[in-house]
Amino acid sequence: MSQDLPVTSYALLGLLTFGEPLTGYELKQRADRTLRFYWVAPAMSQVYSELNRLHAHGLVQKDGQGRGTAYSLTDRGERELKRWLADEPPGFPMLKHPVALRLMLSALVGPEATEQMLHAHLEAVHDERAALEEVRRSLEGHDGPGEVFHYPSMVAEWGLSYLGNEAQIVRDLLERLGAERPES
Amino acid sequence: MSQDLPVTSYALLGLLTFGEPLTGYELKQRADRTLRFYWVAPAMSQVYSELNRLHAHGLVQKDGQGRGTAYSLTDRGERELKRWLADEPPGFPMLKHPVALRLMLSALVGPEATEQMLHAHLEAVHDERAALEEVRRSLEGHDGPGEVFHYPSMVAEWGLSYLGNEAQIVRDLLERLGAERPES
DNA sequence: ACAGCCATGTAACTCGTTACATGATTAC
DNA sequence: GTAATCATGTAACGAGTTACATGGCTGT
Repeated sequence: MSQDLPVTSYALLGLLTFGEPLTGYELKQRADRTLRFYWVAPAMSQVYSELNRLHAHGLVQKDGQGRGTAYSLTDRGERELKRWLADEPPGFPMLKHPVALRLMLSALVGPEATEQMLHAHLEAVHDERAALEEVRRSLEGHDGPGEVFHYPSMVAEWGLSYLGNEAQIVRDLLERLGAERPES
Repeated sequence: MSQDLPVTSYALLGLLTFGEPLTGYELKQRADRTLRFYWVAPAMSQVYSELNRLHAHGLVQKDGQGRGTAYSLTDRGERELKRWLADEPPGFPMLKHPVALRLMLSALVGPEATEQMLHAHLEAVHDERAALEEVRRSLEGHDGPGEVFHYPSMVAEWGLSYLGNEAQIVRDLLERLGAERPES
């Protein structure tokens, strides 16, 4: 029946399984706040077109009252989401790491520029970590076994672990680069 | 002058800065072997079209003898690569993690399926790690300061650290899930 | 001789982005 | 009243994928 949709569609559909119906605008905010750490933050325009597609497939319904059009899962949507989770193999994570890419080429720019880049990255990692820690805190109180945010809290911790490790390895690399520098 | 190319173009261009000229086919192999760990493994057809574009921009030249057409950096290409490294800010890494995404939705499938997924992921991480360790080993002997693979070896270690941490956090999550399960 | 790898592309398509456009509501 | 935020789209484009097509060379 319904051909497999892109993963991002299921991701957005999944965001509708928590709590109340959301407008496209709110859904975008959720994605920016949480989904972006382990998937993507789709553009506003894509959120709306995905919602239209999900609606065309009967996976979401428009709950039309209030400010704007709020969307919620249909029974069909929930079934399809479960089917997808059960049937489709996840595949391996994909990391697009522009800093690592540039580090590979650092011979072309020299150690000073490299260290500067790594310092800047380290700061960015800290900021990102702070943002995710706030998300993690916001889930407290509903993160016990059987509660709504049980699994989401695990995902948040996964992300925190990733960012913590990222900070650590960058610090290690910086130390190593510093040690290699000739005394001046 | 030359508008900024996509990052993947510079990544492929960068692979040509090590050692001898490469054919499109060989370049694809390099990308599959190394670049895929922190950027992407572009499709065969994309490698060829990127090479054509780079050639059209005068950033690579065809070294036509031997089996097939080998490509190497031009002076212009090296200058452009350096310019790009110096001028364009790297941006933050993007992680697309289908396992984390599914973990977020695990309430829909229950703990058994979740544990199974995490076990499978853990194995995949081990395989990936083994592949990257082999790459790391292949760089030994040329990874000292000032040598060709100095920076690439750092990138490999970065990746190994990432995969090691990934394995650890998944083991922790599995333990946590196991502890939550009612005695049966 | 046949399988498998080396080698190079074209065509069709989809995902996702940026830019553009519009208007309503809310806060100050 | 005017700026910011809420709200929803369309259009054009580009990056990257899969499927298709072709042919030479190599080992057995």
